[in-house]
Amino acid sequence: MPPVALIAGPTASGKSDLAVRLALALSARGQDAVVINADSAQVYSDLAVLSARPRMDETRGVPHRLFGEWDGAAPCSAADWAVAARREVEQAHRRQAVPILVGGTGLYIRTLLDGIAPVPPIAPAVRTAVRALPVAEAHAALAIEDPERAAALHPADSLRVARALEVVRSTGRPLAAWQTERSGGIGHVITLHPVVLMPPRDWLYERCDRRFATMLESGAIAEVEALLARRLDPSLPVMRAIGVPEIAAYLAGTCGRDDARTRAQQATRNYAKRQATWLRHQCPPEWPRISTQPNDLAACFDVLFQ
RNA sequence: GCCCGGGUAGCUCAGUUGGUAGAGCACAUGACUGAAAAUCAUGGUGUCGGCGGUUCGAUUCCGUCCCCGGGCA
Repeated sequence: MPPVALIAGPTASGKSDLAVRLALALSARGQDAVVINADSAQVYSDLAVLSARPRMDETRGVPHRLFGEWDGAAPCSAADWAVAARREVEQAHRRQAVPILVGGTGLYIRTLLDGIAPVPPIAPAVRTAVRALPVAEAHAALAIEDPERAAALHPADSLRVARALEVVRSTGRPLAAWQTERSGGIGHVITLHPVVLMPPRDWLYERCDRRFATMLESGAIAEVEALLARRLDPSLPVMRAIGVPEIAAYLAGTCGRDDARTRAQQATRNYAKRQATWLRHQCPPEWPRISTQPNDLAACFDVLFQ
């Protein structure tokens, strides 16, 4: 069975291009490969430009999977993605092809490899009720219903507080009980060749800025117009993707184009920083880190091919 | 030239009835188990425009100069 390659890195680090070049290098050796997306925004069909999804000409004939396969109206959870990714990996292996996972969403990758607590789906009514609560109230409720988790979480951490609360309420078991178990991971049945891109901060930030400016010139505005026309729930992940709120504000006349650009560039840089922190500390220490600029690919190839 | 307003952190600004200062953002660091491009936490940021004066002590009061707005000529 072929190994699984993994290229993890922050946004704008050049990982998609690296994945294609790796696939081409493999095929030159007579080895087929498939690029599988591990990015939580590139998953949505509504976000081609803004998520920097590889264009047809950039894929250079290499098969790409899980890009733009979710409709923006249907949120894709880490577990949802992992189920699909697992299927793609199996399918590639059936054809003796090397799956190349590329992405910056650490939680997705971790879920695929290590599995996740088998919490059943939350009752929609419970979810709606819990998410409507102000954080303070939700935390107070959690302190009663799941004191252990409440103590572990910062009271202002709205999302985690809500998650913990909806889990106890919907399943009758605290999150920690569920988390003693993990299911669905494929890490133990595959041979993983991972690489973590950790480019210099200055270089990365500059690329973040340049990238968003280019998006604005390449249809990002029309993309947001089309998305807004769908009138989706603003709390949906597609609606919160970097650049969507900023361009929406510009279209609404709330801010100027330059202002929107500056704010989205800022958001991109902040995001890149968070990803870098996640990847540095959450990825297993034995995964090789490449801190040279990914333009120089030799080091990455060495690690991935070894 | 005159009048008014302003010059405090990288940015936008608050403040000190005289005891050398603080918010947001940026930045840095970190957390992360099912919407993660999310959600949070922690932490420095400084000749308080320059020079004089008064004072035990001035970023604060006074004088003067410089710079930036706006107005009048």
